[in-house]
Amino acid sequence: MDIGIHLRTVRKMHGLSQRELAKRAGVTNGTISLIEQNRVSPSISSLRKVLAGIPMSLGDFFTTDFSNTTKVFYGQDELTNLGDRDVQLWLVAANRRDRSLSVMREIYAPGADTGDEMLSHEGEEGGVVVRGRIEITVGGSRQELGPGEAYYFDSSVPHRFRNLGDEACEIVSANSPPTF
Amino acid sequence: MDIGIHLRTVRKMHGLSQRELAKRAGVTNGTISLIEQNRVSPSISSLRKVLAGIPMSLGDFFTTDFSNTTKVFYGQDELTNLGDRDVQLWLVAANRRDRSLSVMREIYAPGADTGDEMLSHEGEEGGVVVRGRIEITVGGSRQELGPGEAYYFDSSVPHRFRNLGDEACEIVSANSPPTF
DNA sequence: TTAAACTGTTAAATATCTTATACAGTTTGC
DNA sequence: GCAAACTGTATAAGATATTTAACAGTTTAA
Repeated sequence: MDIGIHLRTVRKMHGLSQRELAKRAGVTNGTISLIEQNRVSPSISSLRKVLAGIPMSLGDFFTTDFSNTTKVFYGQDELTNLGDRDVQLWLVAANRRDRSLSVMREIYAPGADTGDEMLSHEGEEGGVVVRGRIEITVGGSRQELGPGEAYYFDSSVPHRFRNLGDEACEIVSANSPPTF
Repeated sequence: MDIGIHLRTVRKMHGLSQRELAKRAGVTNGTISLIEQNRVSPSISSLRKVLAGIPMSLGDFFTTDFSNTTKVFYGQDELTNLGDRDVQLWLVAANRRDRSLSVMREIYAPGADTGDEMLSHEGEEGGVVVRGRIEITVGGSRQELGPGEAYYFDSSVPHRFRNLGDEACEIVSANSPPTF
């Protein structure tokens, strides 16, 4: 395993610059630059600090495989979990490089909310509600969707997802270019 | 996680001295001593070398938990695999410290052989064949056992296990004091 | 076009880790 | 008892990693 390239991949998957990660991790940006170039072999303590800034455990770091494969089918356990407690987020084919699409399985716990600092990013995204209900706000429009209903919008328009019910809501979504 | 104590535990679980591991790993015994005392935080490259001498991957090292717990029940996936391709070996309660017993589930592939350099170690051991057949040689005695049959002997007497059939053989065994 | 804020890289100084070597204690076998 | 072979530890010298500080290129917004 190539530590440097792997760290670079992990960092970029989380949308962080070397300096931003360095600040969160409590190391200097130069350290991260040197590690990613494999010009040094970091000490466990500093790699641990760096990963804490992502955040990711050493175990996850050394067991996650982003190497490009020709894998086509993925079991539930083979999806990469990127979310938190309230919003679970499984990325399909996370290991594949240069994807043009991020396809995700998302589960919003009751009360889950992506926040009132509305999301906004490059590209377009769409999805279908599989289970439960979810309130989606896109720009000035707001709508509550249920199973079988769907959405599609320009990601640069500020948007927000909220589960107002008391049942988990499952969505299958996709965006391009890939957020992750 | 305490890297030093963890490495020491892993090393001892595999019955290696600091010097023996150092030789296999291509580092000096002093390095291992310092790491185990947490007086240094090893570089990834040297930790990788050290683990290669065990052998164990960085991923396994950082995901294996030997911390003492009060765990009582273990699923199949919660057993610690210590064997190789031919002789699979799952240790029960590997995480528990100061066990007085090693209980194991072992599966011998067809043709598997613990080798003609007969095993010999401190303590006593016994087991029951669960599936398949296995030839066991203990000292001057040799016997082929099948399902429901069992063995028990003094581990210091040289012994050998061979699966002569073309079906895998599964054994549940125990030894004391613990080999692992 | 420009400045400001960002991106990643680099060289020298500093801090840390690894080795070489020695030490003291324990175990093994005669 | 004794020597030989082992155990883990400690220290100074050498090798390597990390920081500091500067550099050049890109992006953003006025």
